[in-house]
Amino acid sequence: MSDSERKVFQFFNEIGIINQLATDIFQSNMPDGLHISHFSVLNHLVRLGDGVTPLSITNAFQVTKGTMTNTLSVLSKRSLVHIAPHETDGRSKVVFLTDEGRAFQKQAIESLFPAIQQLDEKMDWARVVELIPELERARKILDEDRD
Amino acid sequence: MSDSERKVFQFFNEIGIINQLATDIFQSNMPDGLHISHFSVLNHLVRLGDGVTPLSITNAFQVTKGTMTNTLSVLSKRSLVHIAPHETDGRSKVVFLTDEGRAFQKQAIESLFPAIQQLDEKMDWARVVELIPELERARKILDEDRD
DNA sequence: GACATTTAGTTTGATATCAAACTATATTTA
DNA sequence: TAAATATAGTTTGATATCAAACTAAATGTC
Repeated sequence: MSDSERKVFQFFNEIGIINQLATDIFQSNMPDGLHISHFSVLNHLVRLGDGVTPLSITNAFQVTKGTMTNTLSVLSKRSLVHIAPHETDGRSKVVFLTDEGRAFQKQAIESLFPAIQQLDEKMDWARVVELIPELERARKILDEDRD
Repeated sequence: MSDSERKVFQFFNEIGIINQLATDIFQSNMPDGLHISHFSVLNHLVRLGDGVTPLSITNAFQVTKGTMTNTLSVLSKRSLVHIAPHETDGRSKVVFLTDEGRAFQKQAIESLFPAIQQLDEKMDWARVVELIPELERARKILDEDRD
């Protein structure tokens, strides 16, 4: 294995570890025993707008359709989203946030602040934030590259 | 939400997406239908040495003991590791790589090269690699911070 | 030395996820 | 327009993971 290949592995390894640590922090701060996947969908709907199809959410998160069926059914059972038939396409559906769903998203974000605050004292966010553009670039290439 | 808080979320978001894309690439190149978790344990044993306890591996990967019991039992069933009683501690065990285990790790790494090669044409690894030290720093702080 | 506590690993029950088969509706083609 | 193909979503069966209860051995305390 060449030196540059080793570095590539090292890069993905660091990414993986950071992701796991961050995921743990996020997960342990999720209210009502919900999973990050549920929060992520709500967050997606808040930020990019609701009234979209399950398939569009599926594509945004790169999960299987079956996974999204399951995620949305949990959100629906908890009345965090409302799922209606699609107006013009009989095969499809449309997902809306409920008031509870919006409230949950807000609450979840707020409940993360203490953890971030705590990290803030140790971490030099200014330097970390500088990495974002390069990470974005890498992400876009990886993203394009998948079939 | 303040601007800097937004950036923190954005940072973790990019990390999460890159992780997922990279995980998908890795997973789809795993031989014999094994999971990344299995490869990771073998890789850990190759790099840091075998003859260690399940608990030490558990700690290295930050998973539950039950998860590691399951992972090791899969590896053991496939004869990729050999698990022996601990010499001096009756509660404990010791995990060794088998020849097949070493071969599998090598093969798995080699099977990843084409995918990385393909990425190589598009991605400026030199710039990406420059991020590693800062990522390492962030990772260490996150790591210390967990209880 | 007996009892309490800690530690290493397993088991159990739940859930998120995946791949692949399936259903129902749209669209394309002939 | 009838038949073939594609698309949206669900279902099924498998697996990785987790949290929490459990077992057995080691260590600490009285």
